[in-house]
Amino acid sequence: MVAARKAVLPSSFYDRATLLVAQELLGSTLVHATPDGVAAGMVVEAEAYIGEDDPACHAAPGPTRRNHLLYGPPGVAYVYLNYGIHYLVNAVTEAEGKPAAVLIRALAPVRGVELMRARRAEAGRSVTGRALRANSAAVPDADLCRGPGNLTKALGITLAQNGTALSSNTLWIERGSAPAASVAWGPRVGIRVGVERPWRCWIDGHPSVSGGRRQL
DNA sequence: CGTTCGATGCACT
DNA sequence: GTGCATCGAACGT
Repeated sequence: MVAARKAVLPSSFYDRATLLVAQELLGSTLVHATPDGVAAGMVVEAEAYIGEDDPACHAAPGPTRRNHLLYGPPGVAYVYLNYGIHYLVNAVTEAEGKPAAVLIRALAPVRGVELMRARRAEAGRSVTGRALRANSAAVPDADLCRGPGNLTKALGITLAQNGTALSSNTLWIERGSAPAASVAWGPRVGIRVGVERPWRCWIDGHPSVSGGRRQL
């Protein structure tokens, strides 16, 4: 069974100003097809990381082995492991040679909810390493892909997808849109530098938006 | 309610 | 050796 691939965003979509790409990704659908099945979610929260001048961007130190994909052609997935625990997925934007990307921070589950639930429950241990509670049934659907680490786990995205074109047969994004009136912008969350740049956007009031932990 | 803090692996200095 | 674009359990009000 092959998933229907309708209106897949082409690489030219990403070859534009990163803030514009971030906003237009809201309402689109990220799809990951694996042998286990298809899981998909609508983007409801994203953050822009733009250039070596952005202290929070991975390109801030200049080109390295880790971040070189940011300098490459737009429309590919940049995945990396942070805190040794969570994978984060970005869409590389802007022309080749200009390092920038959009971090996908939260999705609203669209397809493969049971698969997402199974993936969230697996990997055994809780994050703290303590014994598992028998609570795995309690996660609401809206929370399955809430947060950048959670969504990669729910979709089964790992370093194996690093560098994959976002118009590939296994990983892609389908065009969609969010009502302009529902889009909100504010400071990025979860970072220690570059907090002053209001480069995070989300669908206001959507239950799957993470919003980060510490609001102020 | 609120805030703190441990787990965890890899890139980088 | 240090520091993260995180998460959620475990505390303290």
